[in-house]
Amino acid sequence: MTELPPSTAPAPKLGRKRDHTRDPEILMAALEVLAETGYDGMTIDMVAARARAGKATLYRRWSSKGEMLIDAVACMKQGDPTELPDTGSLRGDLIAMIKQPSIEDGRKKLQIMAGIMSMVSQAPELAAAAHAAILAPRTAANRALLARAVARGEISAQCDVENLAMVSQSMSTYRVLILRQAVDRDFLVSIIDGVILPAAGMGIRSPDAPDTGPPEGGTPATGTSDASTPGV
Amino acid sequence: MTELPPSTAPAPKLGRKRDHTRDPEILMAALEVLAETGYDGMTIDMVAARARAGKATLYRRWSSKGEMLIDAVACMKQGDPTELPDTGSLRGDLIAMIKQPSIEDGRKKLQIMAGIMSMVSQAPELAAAAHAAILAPRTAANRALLARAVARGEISAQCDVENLAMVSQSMSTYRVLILRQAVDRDFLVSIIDGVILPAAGMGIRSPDAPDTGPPEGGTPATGTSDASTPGV
DNA sequence: TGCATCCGATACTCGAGAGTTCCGGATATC
DNA sequence: GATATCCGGAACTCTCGAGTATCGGATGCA
Repeated sequence: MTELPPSTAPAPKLGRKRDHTRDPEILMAALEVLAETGYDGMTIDMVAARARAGKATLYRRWSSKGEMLIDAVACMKQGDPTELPDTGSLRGDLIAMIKQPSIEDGRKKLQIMAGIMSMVSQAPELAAAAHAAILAPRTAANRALLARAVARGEISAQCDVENLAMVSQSMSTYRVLILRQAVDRDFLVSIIDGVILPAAGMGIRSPDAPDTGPPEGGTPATGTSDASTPGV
Repeated sequence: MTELPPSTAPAPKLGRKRDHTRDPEILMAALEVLAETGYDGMTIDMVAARARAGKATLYRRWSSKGEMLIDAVACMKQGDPTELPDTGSLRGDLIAMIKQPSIEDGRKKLQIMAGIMSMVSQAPELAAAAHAAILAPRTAANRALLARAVARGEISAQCDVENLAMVSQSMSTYRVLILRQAVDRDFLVSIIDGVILPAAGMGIRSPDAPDTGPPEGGTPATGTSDASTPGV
């Protein structure tokens, strides 16, 4: 990282090489500790112990705790293909998005977000990196889905796409971070059917109205038939 | 410390009395420092300096930093009458709610919330107290407003009142804490007109309606609850 | 008037965590 | 095989902040 060879003496490159295959393991350990204890609660020793590495090994690769965390958050971004579903209907697309990165994974990401948010005032660039890696891709996907629905005439062009694209992320984040409640599939479906779709002008899904036909063969009422009731 | 008056001698009550009129000043200073630096960034010395008090004075009143903050957050609750507006229409009510505790005040409260959220894993009761004092009253007010609109038939009884009541809080919190953008009147109006009202089945405010047009917030008017303070 | 307590201010102790250094051992280059 | 660097591990220094103790001065109560 901080090697700046002065052009004449590039780098001796002697001795044992650094094993960069360990980097991801260390960063993953850092993310786990961050999610469990928060930024202020986590210590370098915790990360080193979790990664079964020496503290010196960590400091050979990153100059400080903050640098390491920025790398950790950034590396979380890849492995997130964010391929858009295309079921033909807006509701089908939104539902399909729910478990693309599995609920549990999303929960952990929000925990990480909570851990980072604490030091937002001390290191804004870290918060920005976290947002870009965790939340922004989902919002962008929702925006694309909504735009596609507008394009095919499923919803009105008057829709406030920009705000609607953030509804799901906002309310999930609020639920986890503030309310300390779990974000499960039922909750996400209730957001889609109770807020996003009605706000897009698709009406409220009432039990007696078959409306736009059953969305694919998924049998919407399966699983928790009780929780799917739109009732108050 | 270990004073155990043998039931016959409850409290001598000698000497100078503690000046409890200083408590609010100290707690206010604590909230300011918390909002500015976050929980981990704030120190007892900062609070004492801000309040022009000695550190010993603080420890005579609260046994620890956490105790003091719990009191500070709790004391923030009062002075918040939360009187519901009643303009006759749901939109009028929601708009009237916007500047009840002035935008600037709301921003500071969200800063405080952000500061507290960091130590949510270490002291969940503090986070709960903060939620109860800051966000819950607003959500409850929105819920009441929506229920009233349902009662008078303005919106459908099928509405997902529970989720809709949290839309504004969720998206404002997300905007401040994650997006690091200001929550101004225009944003709140766009949430009301672009998400909440359409989701309640009141339709999207289309440009042919005489009410909308330019996206500037100065338009709605309707007499009583008009913005007397254009700034902020 | 005298005492006990409060006040603000300062100096102190103590623990925790960031970052550094050293160790014995492993490994790749020369 | 010599050497320079890596590794995990542990001990170390250094800083910072929570909490305590003490001081001179102010104040209420007997």
